[in-house]
Amino acid sequence: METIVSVLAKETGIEVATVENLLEVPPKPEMGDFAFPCFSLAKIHKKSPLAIAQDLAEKFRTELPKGITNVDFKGAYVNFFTDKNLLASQVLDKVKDENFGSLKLDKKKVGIEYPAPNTNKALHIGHLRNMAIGEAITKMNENVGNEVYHLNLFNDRGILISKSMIAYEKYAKGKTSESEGVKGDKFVGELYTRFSIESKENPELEELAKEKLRLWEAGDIETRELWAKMNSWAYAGMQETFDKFGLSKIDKNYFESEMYTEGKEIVEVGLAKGLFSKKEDGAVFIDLEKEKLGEKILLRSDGTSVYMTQDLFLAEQKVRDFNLDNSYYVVGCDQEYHFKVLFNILEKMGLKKGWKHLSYGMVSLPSGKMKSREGTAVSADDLIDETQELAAKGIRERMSDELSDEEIKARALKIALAAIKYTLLKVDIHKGIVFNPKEALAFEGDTGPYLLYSYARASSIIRKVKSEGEVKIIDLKDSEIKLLKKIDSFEDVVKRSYENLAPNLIANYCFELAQNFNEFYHACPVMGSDAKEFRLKLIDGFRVVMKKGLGLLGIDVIEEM
RNA sequence: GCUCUCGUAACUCAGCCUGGAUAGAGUGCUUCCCUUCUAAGGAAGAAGCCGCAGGUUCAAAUCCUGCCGAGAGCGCCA
Repeated sequence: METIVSVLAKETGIEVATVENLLEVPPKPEMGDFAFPCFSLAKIHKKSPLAIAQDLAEKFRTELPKGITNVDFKGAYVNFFTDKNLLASQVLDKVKDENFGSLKLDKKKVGIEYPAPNTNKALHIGHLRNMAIGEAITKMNENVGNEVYHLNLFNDRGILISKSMIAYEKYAKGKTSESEGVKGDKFVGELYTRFSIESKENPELEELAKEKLRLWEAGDIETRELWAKMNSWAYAGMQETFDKFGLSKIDKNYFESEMYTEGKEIVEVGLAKGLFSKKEDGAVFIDLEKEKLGEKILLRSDGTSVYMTQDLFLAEQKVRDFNLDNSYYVVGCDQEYHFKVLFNILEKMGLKKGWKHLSYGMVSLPSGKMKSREGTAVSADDLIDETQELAAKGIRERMSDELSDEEIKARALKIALAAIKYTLLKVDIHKGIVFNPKEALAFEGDTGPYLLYSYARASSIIRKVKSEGEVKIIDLKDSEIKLLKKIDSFEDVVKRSYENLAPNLIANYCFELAQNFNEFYHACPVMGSDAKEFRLKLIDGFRVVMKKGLGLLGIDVIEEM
């Protein structure tokens, strides 16, 4: 490719970098492997771009550049055909390395905050999207050389958990998560929902909750004990879900209860620097009118800190704890304003880091918005369990050998998680997702299981067909060339998805890769073929890339399904 | 009212960053393919004012402006 670029540059008088930029891939492979558009030359040469294309094509055809087997023109494009055997041997060479696709692009310390749940309710599908994104971004960062710290914040205090506490005292006193045989976070979450329902009839409950919060803040022993107990149930339950989902190790948990009074020193510094101002009643605020963000309160008139103050504190704390270069937050798009203000203040305070809010669209249901308050949120556990059961049913219907229940369950879980994670990651993270259970539970077409299936088929061939003899590349078929080109483009996708922090690019790539493989699978039998050795190597290459790609999405492959 | 995000086939979405050749998938629908490596698969077909209107350009789904529609946000809540 390098040679053709320089030859083109010399021939057209355009700079090498510009030529590289202009080159593109034709819409159909039979048109060529890459093309040079001549529109921009028309003005310079005062000739029609079509004529220029023709001239160039003829010139190149008389003396074919290295690695080029044919040159043609169509409209204003000069189309080049590359040597496919050369491509094949280059690709096989690349994928020999198990680390194909791991790039050394950066060397930063990156902190990623997710999933940061509230402890008053069980995890729902919104959290699953959060975790899927967090995991993918983590893997993508590690893959290019960054050191990633997984940071989590438990929103473990405030009016919400106080409501659950009131409901506990009123309707569940003496019961425990264990005694009821209910998963801890679910147990607490149901109390929260109960509170919301009951308080509609009995508005005085709201007052009780506020009183509970005051008692908590005053350090009332009984209140603190109940609070600690309920949170411990929530943590235990959530940890179970984290583990099942495959959440990577959390390097540090932060607790809102331990920092809700913090951040005042930062406010003092900001005041001294003249960044913040004081109102008549003593409240401190920052004027962000210029940035179109309005006025933001940082300290209440009674001197207590607000959410923003705490987050300023936590932001600095995290940077201190891990010496971070970049600090990312995986949080829903409903917090965009908050993070804009937060980062703006941090920058003004002189803390210039790679702050980023990885803002994702809300997950809603066909029936509308999910509300934990009304108990309409799709439970993360239920979704995983149901999908797993469905996958297990599929395995039982298909399996040829006897499998232990344990093996079936383990495979079914991987298939279920692939289905769920892929559904959540294949869409642009900014877009809202309408979660349709029927589609999420589908295992055919553009789904996670389709990807796993392709991989398992490839593995099956490797298991069954023995390699013997030399690799010979002869007479490549279209489906083989397509697959080779797709594999060859993997590193570009890895790079682009990292630069844009867009996991969906990898997800889409994996799907196309699987499609290309399945086409090849049907068109090119391995057993008994003259190209057997080459195809085995190609299949191996496909497996390396698919495994790597799915790994970046936090999805495990399985060898059989 | 203001700010941000989104609007592509009946449905769900790629493509937009970095403008180029007849706009791609999946689902659903109509056919066909399991005596060779897993049919959770493959092949073929029907299905598009790329929200609308302007602008920039040799060239716009892609860039810019306005409008319409959907979602989110605009607390001394978290």
